[in-house]
Amino acid sequence: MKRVTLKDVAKTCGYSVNCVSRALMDADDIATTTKQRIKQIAEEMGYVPHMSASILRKGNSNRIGILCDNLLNPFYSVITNYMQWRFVEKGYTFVTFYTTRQLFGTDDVKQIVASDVDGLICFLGPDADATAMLKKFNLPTVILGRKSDDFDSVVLDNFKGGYIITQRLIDSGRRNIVYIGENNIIDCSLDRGEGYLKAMKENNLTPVSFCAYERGSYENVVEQMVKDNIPFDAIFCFNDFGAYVVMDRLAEMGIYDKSIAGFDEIRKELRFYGKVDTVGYDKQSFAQKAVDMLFERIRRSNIGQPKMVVEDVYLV
Amino acid sequence: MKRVTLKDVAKTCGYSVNCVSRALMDADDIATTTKQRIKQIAEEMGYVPHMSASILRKGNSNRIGILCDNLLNPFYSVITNYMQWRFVEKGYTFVTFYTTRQLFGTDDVKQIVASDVDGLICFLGPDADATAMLKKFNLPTVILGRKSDDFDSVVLDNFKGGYIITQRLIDSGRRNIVYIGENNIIDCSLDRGEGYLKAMKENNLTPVSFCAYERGSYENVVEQMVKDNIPFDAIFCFNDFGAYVVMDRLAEMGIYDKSIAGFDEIRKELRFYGKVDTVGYDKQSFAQKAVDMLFERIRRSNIGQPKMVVEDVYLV
DNA sequence: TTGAAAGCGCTAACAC
DNA sequence: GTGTTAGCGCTTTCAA
Repeated sequence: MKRVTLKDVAKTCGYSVNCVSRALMDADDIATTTKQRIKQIAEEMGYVPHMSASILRKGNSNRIGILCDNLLNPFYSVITNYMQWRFVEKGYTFVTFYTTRQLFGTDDVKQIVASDVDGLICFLGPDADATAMLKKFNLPTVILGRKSDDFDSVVLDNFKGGYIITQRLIDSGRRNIVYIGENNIIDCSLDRGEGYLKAMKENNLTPVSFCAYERGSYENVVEQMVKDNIPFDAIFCFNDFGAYVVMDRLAEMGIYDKSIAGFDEIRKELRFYGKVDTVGYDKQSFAQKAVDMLFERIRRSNIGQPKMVVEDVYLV
Repeated sequence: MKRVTLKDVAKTCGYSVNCVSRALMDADDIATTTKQRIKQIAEEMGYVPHMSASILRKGNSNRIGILCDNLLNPFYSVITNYMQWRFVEKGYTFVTFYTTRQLFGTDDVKQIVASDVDGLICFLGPDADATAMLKKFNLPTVILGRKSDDFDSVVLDNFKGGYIITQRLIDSGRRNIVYIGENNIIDCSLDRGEGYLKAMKENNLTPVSFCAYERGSYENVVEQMVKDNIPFDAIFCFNDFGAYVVMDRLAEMGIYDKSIAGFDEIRKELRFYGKVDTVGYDKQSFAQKAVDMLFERIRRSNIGQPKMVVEDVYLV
């Protein structure tokens, strides 16, 4: 892995290292002809800049970290993909980090900070220590999809989403509607459950909720429900992935007469077989808001309190 | 974004920068008590190493690049996820790069090289210029899932896969079987088609093939087939994603009596609704072989010709 | 067992 | 317009 450096280019074209550097950066105080010559020679020699050296010297990397808790969740790929467009526009790159926790910790923060990112977008929230550490480093951070008191965040109107999808199930004649949440920690799962609860109560129906994380998986919940003879004619799941799993497991058991609902309208980006009722939102806008908030923080890092913006949701 | 450096730590604990560096690296020529003290102080001060500085000095990054052509394809996430375990074991991290081309080019290579990766794993092949450039840089490279004359590669037995899945469809009584390939460039799509062809010919059946890329999408192909009254009772698609799209589109048109087959057994890692006949393989082993080949190249970069290893496939 | 000094490749400040 | 110099934070000699 041998690489050409500015020094090498400088030597062969007879200019100083500095001059070559400035020429390749298109500085205005270098003669146009010189620039052209230097650029051509650099190209011919196969010069590629050492980012690490540049980062070290400049003190910033034009690189954003994205932290998620599951590389396999296509939801993250979808949102990341929307964010990516915006990053490219602004001349940034991104690196994906991955943690196995429910809330990320100081070791995650250390790894991210060590990588010299200029900012961080998180699909999950920090624990107390990580929060303190991030604040100490003053690393521009945006939490995506989770409420936060400590950092900027972009969230969905989860309560509304839970409410309207439940209302739809009720309107279509369902009465025994079960909510399967993701876990009992993250606010988005709880809020969707609250919306569900409100709709059920307003219609004098008895709410029944389960938690996929507690029971191990959506499959387990469904199996247990059937085993325990819990009456249900519809299931509202935390998200579409849960909904598809539930629908699939029910099909395996020969049960086809239930309404299944989810959240995220994931079929808009990833086409699967089968349809579920779902709650949608403008993912492009959702992603863009997060990126723009982050860039605002990067631009002026010492400004004000954390902001929270809400992306609207609608029935699909 | 203010950070603590070795110098800062050195100052507060009274040792030299060098000594602190070595202590934090657990060098054996530093007194155990000194190490403990230094480590504790570094921790208290919130020291996090600057990777860029370390990379610049050491000349290597313990970082692998992964290049794909579509952030949304969950297949890449699945394989990346398997590779990730191995990377962690070996003390490496990875960065994902993304190109919009069918074959990656020199600009992709430049971006990757600039990022100081120690090696590269590609889900797609290089064009001629990129091949030359990679060779010039002598960057350890493994191509995953595509044949290569120029670099190490790990491929599936695509011919066999196409053959056995077609044979299964025939055995189950299907006669008018259509193959929908991804495109006419990549060898894996062509090889699966060859396997399909062989099975059809052996059974004196008439092969009919389409290309999703040419027609824009799998959906388009299906629509066209129906519109043109092309007789078919089964469709073998390049992969499971194609198969699910086809099944879904057919369902939308009220057609449920066709056999749909794919490739990759993607339901093993990502559970969707609905089942398709498919060709499986040990993805863990597939991913691991690629990573291990890459590490072998990194360890001894000047050894021999490119190797190609084949991962076996089986019916699911 | 520890410290001093050099230098990785780059860019910013300043001199010419 | 171009060159000189310094230094980002780290690790690797080499010396003490």
